[in-house]
Amino acid sequence: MAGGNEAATVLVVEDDPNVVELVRLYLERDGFRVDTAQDGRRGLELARQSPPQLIVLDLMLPYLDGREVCRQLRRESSVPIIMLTALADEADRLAGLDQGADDYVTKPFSPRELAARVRAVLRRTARETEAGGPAALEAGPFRLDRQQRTATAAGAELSLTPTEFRLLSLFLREPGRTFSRDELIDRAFGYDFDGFDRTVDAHISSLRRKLNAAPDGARHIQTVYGSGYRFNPAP
Amino acid sequence: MAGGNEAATVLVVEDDPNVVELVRLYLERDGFRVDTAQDGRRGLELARQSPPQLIVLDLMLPYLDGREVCRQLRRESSVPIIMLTALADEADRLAGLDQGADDYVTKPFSPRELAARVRAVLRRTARETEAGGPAALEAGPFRLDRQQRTATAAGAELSLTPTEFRLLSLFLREPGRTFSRDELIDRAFGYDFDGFDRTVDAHISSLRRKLNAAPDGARHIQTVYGSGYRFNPAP
DNA sequence: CAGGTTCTTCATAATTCTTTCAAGTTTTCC
DNA sequence: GGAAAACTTGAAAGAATTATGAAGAACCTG
Repeated sequence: MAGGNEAATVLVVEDDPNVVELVRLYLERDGFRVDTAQDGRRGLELARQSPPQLIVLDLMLPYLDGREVCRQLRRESSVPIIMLTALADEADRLAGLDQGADDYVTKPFSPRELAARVRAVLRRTARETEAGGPAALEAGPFRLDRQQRTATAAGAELSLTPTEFRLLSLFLREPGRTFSRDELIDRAFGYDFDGFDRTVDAHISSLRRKLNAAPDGARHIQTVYGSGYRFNPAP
Repeated sequence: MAGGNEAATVLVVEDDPNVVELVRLYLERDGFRVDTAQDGRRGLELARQSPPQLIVLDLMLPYLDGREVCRQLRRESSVPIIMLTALADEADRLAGLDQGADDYVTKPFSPRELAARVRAVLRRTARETEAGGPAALEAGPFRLDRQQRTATAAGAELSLTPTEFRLLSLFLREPGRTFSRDELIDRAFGYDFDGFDRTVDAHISSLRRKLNAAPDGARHIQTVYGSGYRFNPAP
């Protein structure tokens, strides 16, 4: 619960400019930085490029439905999402939460209420993040910041694909532990991965190439014949 | 490992025939055998008579609530359960998991997603089941962690092959006990091993070489002439 | 839609492990 | 002591597992 010394960024994805401005007004007055996007596609882009601490997401959006945006985001991150919609319909509500939204506000809403919910959700997730895996990991020469999605080896930046990043993240969380391929699949490739074992090898192979090329990065990922792979901080 | 060796049976307990058929379609296409029950009582019966590898369980059921079914099942077995429900409420979700469900899918759900979760849960539970007994063993200077798949002698890491690892694991579980070759074959080689006794000797030999080379590791594995081998924590 | 990146799969090569064999060595027991 | 039975271990064939480059599919981005 460290005080919010840094200005948290909230991304507002909403097509009605009036609503956007109203929301911006209140959130900024609360000390948040506010990014905006007018449609689902752009929202998704922005969320990927400069990950906000929270997203306010309209359900009805041009190009890409809010529900779909939510679903996609959930695949790649656990950023908190508050859904915004004119439909107070139960079905919509369910659909929204089902897709993984953290909270839900119906239009017309009072901007003060929305601001309050944003604060509430951030408080909640701040707690959970602290309890769950830490945002920053370190082992051997590697450092990895899951918040910023950056990884470095002895200070030098590593350019990793999303899967490689998740793999390294797993390894750093439990150095020395051997992970079976099944386990890696479950925890680094989405639960809906339906492919086969050798795919893991391919990703490990390219992750290795990148690590080996990095300063002090050589031979950290070891093969455990018949079992899987493990990360060794000091090979 | 993820290879579909045996057709696993999934029991679907759900009162809506449409949902049942949809689920059956997808699961069968994934190579599962599917049993079904329309109400909680029947579901419980079926689960007892012909235990499935996994149960998909609706929360709202005639006669016997899904929650109750889950609780009862948990008393008598650890079969994986995926809960299915219209209520996306956080409290309900927690209650479901609390009752011992392994995963949770809210309606309306995509059948593909359900199938994916079934696969994921089965992968996960297969992993956990596969090794009985405690995860970490210790005797004499040796320590062996089956979870991490690491073995050490007086702190120094041992690099063991899968068979050697299983052998040492066996020995450490019952120090001082003499194992016959037949027993070692049954428990450390596949049950379908049909080779001959000298093979055991060869593995013991190379395991010995590694242990003897380790600090404080010498002469722990002793030959019991005419009977087999035994592990002596303090030779 | 084009251009780029990432993911998955496949084929082949390389590596590691298991089993067998055979030539010694040790143990048992008369 | 000597013979038979049991064990040890290095070497080699054979099996299994892993490494990796390349091709194409899928996906993202502008």
